Amino acid sequence: MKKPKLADVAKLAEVSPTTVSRVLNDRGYIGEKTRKKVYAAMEELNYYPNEIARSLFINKTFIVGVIFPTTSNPFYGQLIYHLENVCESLGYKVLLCNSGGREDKERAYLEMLQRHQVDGIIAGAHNRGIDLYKKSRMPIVSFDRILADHIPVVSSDNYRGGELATQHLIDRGCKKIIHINGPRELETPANLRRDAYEDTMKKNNLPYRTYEISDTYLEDLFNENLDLEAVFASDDMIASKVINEAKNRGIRVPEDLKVIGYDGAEAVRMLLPDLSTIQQPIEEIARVSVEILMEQINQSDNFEVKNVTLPVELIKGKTT
Amino acid sequence: MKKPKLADVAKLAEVSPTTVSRVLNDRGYIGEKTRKKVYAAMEELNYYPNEIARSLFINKTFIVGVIFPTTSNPFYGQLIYHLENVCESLGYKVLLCNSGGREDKERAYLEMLQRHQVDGIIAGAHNRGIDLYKKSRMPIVSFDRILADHIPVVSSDNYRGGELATQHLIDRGCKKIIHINGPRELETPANLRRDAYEDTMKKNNLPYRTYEISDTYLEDLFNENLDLEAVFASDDMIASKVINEAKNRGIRVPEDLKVIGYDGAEAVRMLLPDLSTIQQPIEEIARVSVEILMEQINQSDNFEVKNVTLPVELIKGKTT
DNA sequence: ATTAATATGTCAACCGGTTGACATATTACG
DNA sequence: CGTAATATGTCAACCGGTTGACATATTAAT
Repeated sequence: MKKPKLADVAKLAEVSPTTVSRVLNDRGYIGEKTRKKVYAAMEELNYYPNEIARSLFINKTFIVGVIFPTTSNPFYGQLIYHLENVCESLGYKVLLCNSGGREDKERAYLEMLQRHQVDGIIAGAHNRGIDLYKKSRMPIVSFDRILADHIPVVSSDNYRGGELATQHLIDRGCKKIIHINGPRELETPANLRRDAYEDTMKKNNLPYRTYEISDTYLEDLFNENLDLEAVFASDDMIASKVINEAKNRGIRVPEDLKVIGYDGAEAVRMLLPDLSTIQQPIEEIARVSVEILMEQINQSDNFEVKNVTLPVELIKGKTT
Repeated sequence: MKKPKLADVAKLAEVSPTTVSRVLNDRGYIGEKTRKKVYAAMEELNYYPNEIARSLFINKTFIVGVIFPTTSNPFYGQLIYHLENVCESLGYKVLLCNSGGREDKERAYLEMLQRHQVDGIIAGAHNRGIDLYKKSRMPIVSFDRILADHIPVVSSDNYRGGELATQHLIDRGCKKIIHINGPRELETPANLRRDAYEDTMKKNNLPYRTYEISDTYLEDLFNENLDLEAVFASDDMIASKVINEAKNRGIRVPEDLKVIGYDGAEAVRMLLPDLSTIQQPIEEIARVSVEILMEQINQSDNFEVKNVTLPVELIKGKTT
């Protein structure tokens, strides 16, 4: 029993295929009784118009590809949730791509999305070496990653966030403050968090030191800094690890060690309500990203690249 | 400058469209030099075959629709991550649908997925009242929800999980143990957690009481049970809330109150490594779900419905 | 009664590949 | 050298809707 097609509906409703199409798309003149007959036939046959056929003809899929490391991470999970929500409200669907931080996967996804004729892409995963981003004439918006000159970047105010976090720790009386961040090589605005940390420390005549994520950064951090007073972690997961390691070593938080994280995803705030953090406006990021993508999609000719930076907020918890 | 099509490639490579198609699909005889010429032309034109056109013809999209409440929740986030991974490894793409627990959205998504000719659906959101699931002849696999007779259900061993959790608390010497769960109306295997809790308490001649999620369940729980010794929460987020509320009330965990959760998502384990919980085999759930879906897709004729229950594991943390 | 608006039908081209039938040319092998 | 295998081309139908052109019929307004 094959899927019913438009012609089947037409036959059952005793009208022409054109009329059915007219009903479906609400164009031209349609009489009330005809419309009803058609709908009744669709109902009876359990008919769903084939979007694929439609997409082929109108040369538009109303699909947006979304590439991020993983939905497993609460921050990305929430961001993707909102992205999907905003897209849905505009009649767009989301093709989900978890790159898992692997460049080869990201490249494969990018190619897949092109083949699949998505109308646009929102990416916030890798960056380097993916020349496809540069070659592509596809509407793209990037989150927190510089992909190419012609690709707009949406991010929250990473510099300000770094500043807020660092200054907050200093205000709390800390002098020996360490920062933990991802590898510098990634050309991401998130490096600004690090710059802000270092600048702020310099400005206050304090020594600074940034640890990059590695297999042993946690032990190194504690072993090499016995006089440690505070840690500014570049995300909440890391902050949580620091706190746990401290606990294991009998170091009290916040009495002996103050810790502040970054991101402030809903789930994390629920699980660790005490954690001080810099909250990114996740929903806003999603909204703006889709907005800019839509501008590109709808007027690909006179679209001018604009980067957007959204404000962050310091959440003073009990870990600082 | 429009997208290049197969015919453009053919022209540039000086071969016939049929030959290009042959190269693309590796059918029939193709000479080495021709193949190279064609690939070179594709490269030069930056050509990507139009999957939409292909899908239309072969009547298959290699897309799987995935409907869950939200990627924002670490458990679903991780589950979806793995689902996407498994699908990708089989050449399938994932259309993401966040129902947000709203039945109307779920219904709309279901319809959208049909229109979009997805090859199958994996759903773990609502259940009642969505007759579309029943009417649909589409390959579907459900996670933890009974949708219809002909739809296979994958879940972890909820009864065993409830048993493990409850017994663990009893073993720890608790007598006054409360359970918190979602509304009973949902016909989900997760109700088995509740049944197991109640059965186990009965078996041990202990009083039992289940709180259903509401606006005030947390306060009620503490106010109505001053002699409370332990809580078995039906997921880790709730467990975390209980722990925090306890802290706010000056109740020590685990000394005064023991708490065990449910799910054991990676992110949660990282953020709350001390939390005792029942760990669901998330990756395994994803693998099996996709596996069963593929069986349906590939042999929709003689497919027999089978429900699968996967083992859970008790994680003894420091909150019990 | 005439004209205009409304309602529906027929037909064919098109979106961009895929596929089978069939023809033809080149190469390889016994 | 002849036959078979290999290589490529032409052509047309098809997947399931969409759309414009055009024809015709019914209804409404003047």
